Amino acid sequence: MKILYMGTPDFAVLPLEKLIKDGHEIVGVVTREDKPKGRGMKVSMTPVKEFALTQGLRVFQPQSLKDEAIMPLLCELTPDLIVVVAYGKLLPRYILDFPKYGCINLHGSLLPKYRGSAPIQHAVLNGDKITGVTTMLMNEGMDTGDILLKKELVIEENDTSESVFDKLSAIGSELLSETVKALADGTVTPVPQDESEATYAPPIRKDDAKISWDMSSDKILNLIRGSYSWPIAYTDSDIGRIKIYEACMCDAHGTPGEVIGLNDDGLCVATADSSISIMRFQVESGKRMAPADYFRGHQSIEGTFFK
RNA sequence: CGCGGAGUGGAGCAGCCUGGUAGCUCGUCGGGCUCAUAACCCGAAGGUCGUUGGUUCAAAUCCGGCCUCCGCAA
Repeated sequence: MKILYMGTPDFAVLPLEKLIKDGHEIVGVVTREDKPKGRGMKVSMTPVKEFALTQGLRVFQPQSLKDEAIMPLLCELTPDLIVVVAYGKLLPRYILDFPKYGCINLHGSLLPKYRGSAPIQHAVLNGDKITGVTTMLMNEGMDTGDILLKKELVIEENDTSESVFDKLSAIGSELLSETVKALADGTVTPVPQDESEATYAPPIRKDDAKISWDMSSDKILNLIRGSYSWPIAYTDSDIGRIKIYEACMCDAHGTPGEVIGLNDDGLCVATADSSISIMRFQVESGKRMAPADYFRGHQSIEGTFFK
């Protein structure tokens, strides 16, 4: 099948690789524009572009899809199917209608739950035990198309957004592969989503990762797991802003935000209902390390407050 | 040229401003104390001070280039 692939981040790399392995002809890859980013504002390619180039695929980076901007491109490539995985833009009608088999999307949640751009993080942030991937036939709304196939994934206690990303990317690739095959064989029936069950997962902002110590330990641990590996949960303290990479439950008590002290697990800090032990953290300009290591060379902050 | 911080035995840091014997806490190894110990006491090993040029009688320290890591901002 002649496929036009549209995707941008890491999550979309494995699915593309799978389609290639399945023997489909990838007539082109559409990805977001290169942008300056990171320290030094260096211009960098999207992960999908980087991979596509190693495969010798044609890469397109239109600024906009509106006003039939890529109509000439579609006419040239004549894809039978357009596959969209975390591309980052809604597709206008003229694109949706173009391919014989339509446009399908791989989404990182069990739709209609968590429509939108950050489904995986929200599942972890909310402490969900189950999530999954869904393929659907796209329409003009945001993840509102008819569902084709789904696959579930159990979120483990020690999973982070990053680890769930990796797992969903892998099983999503399989699901996408099956979906394309089923579409070609005509063995799948699109099922409309139950609108009453729909929830949304808006983009994560950096501010969302700030810890409020008057939350319960559970919620704070979910925030830490869900914010890994971006943007990373943080708190402000007497020694500057601290990023918290890993923490666990602790049963000491104190005023919320109070630094109780070092224990076997790490640095214990009081929460609303108990406390958590920070196992790995990072202060500004410092390396990521265990609190016990850090405090070998720095003054104790026992008794101070995180805020 | 977006702003800023950092690189010193295995780990975390001090020393740099005001050049002149390599320092602290921990770990490691050996010994001692102890019923015993992650505790305590004694001792030891381990560092071309990121790299490269320069200034100087003398550079971890002052000056320039480069490499690597990190915070902010995007």
